[in-house]
Amino acid sequence: MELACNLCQNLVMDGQAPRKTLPRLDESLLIHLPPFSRLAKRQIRTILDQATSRRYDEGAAVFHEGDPADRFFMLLDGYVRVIRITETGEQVTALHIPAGQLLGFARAIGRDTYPATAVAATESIALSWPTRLWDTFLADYDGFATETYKTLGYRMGEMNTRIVELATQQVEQRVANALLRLINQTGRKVDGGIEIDFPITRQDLSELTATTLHTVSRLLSGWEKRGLVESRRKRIKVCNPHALVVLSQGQASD
Amino acid sequence: MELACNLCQNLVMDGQAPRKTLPRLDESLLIHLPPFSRLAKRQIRTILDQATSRRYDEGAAVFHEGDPADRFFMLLDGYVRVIRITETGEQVTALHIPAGQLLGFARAIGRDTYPATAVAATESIALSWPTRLWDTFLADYDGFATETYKTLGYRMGEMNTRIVELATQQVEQRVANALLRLINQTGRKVDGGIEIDFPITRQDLSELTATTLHTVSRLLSGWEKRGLVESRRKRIKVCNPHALVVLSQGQASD
DNA sequence: AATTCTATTTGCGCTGGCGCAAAGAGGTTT
DNA sequence: AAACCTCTTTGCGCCAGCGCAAATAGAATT
Repeated sequence: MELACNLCQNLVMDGQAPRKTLPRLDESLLIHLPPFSRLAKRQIRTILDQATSRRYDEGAAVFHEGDPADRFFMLLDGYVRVIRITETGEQVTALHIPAGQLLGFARAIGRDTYPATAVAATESIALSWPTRLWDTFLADYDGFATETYKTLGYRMGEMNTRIVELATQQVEQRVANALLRLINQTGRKVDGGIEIDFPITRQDLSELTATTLHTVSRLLSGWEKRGLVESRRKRIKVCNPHALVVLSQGQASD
Repeated sequence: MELACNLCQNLVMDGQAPRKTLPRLDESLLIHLPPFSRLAKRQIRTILDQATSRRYDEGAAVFHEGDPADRFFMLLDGYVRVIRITETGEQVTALHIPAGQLLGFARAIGRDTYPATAVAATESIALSWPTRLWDTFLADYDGFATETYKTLGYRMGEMNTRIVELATQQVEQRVANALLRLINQTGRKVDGGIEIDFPITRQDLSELTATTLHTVSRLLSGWEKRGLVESRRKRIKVCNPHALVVLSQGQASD
């Protein structure tokens, strides 16, 4: 289920400018992605011709909470972090979205502004379409509706899980769970373990688990001493997922 | 936006048996509810003829997490609490649903089991239909899709808010917020304030705010001394909403 | 009226994890 | 290579709020 990234090559070459439609978007960009997989080549062509593609630097916002939801997106490469910011300026990360998923489809849930801010967790590429096309997509493209609502359901499940975790678990369990979820969803097998596929700081992890960067740092240090994880600056590798599972569920193993 | 409860009278008379379709469901039951409000009388008739109505005692489950989602529901009267139960047996309340809303429409988000358990917070009445009719409703009834997805969006917003609250606020603020939300959504004006329209214990409130019944009790006692609320067994009345708003957002006064 | 059950209140001690502070360490720019 | 910046680590003290325990108070049942 990996994205053929060489397809994106020409997009990446585009450089940092927020550029509009490119010479030629290849149909194979979309053909394997669930929302579009049932469509004929001609339909894909139409869809691509209406799309705008753009590259986002690490940390760049794809859209902002509260902005009018005038476009919806398909993430082609990279990872996006969905965050909310409180009145007091604290950030809370709601979700990570991997390549191959739709995002910013506020329209699907009857909203006309984005409910949260989306930030590229790593250099990313996304296609986008004007929101007015949303209903067309839904009506005209077989399987599109079903798939997007599945995505919606999945994200609701994720949110629910986070609520339950925040409500019932200790910090150590929450961080362990977050780490496990990250390697499941965005993990990359490397020598000696599984590494999170994008740069992630202690601060980021703390925003994902409702704690402080200090506590996350202490936990990771402890785990590293016990050989559960290895970490460098902005990189975390899980060496012993099973031990983490134990931590995430049960009592502290000491 | 109140439900004409006399319409339900004959249903209530039905007693406690889990009964099937009743002699005659009146069309005015649905005509004013958003998902159906655009429909012709004949359509409503068809919908009602396919519906099963049932009364739920306080505390009775409408459906259980994990069960096959073979029916979807419209709450006609009462309130339903949506809860999840952790492996360790703790309950977490996700949401309260007031009369007039759909629930259990797992199908809409591509699921075939219920993602949570729904329990009647007070004696309640709901219509239900077999899930296989869902797609028919969506396709045939104008405005139905839009409305249900609005509901979905609203609930996602609620969940998001809870996540942010749990992640960033102190217990006192969370309880104040929960109380405010409850009186906004399900409040009933009574002498000297606004009362939550269904029986709710300290325990319930603690499951809604991720704390313990003890802490909730202490907070309510304190607030009662200061005249912000009045409470009896299973009943809470908010006398000074504004002061609660202050508590819910800012620093503890005093 | 007595019993039982559920809901609420309150006291007290303990601790997980936050806040503060300061020092290291790895990267990047000049 | 020096200066700067961001990220990480670690120590220490404190306190919000939990856990435990026990008393009280309404409702419901007998």
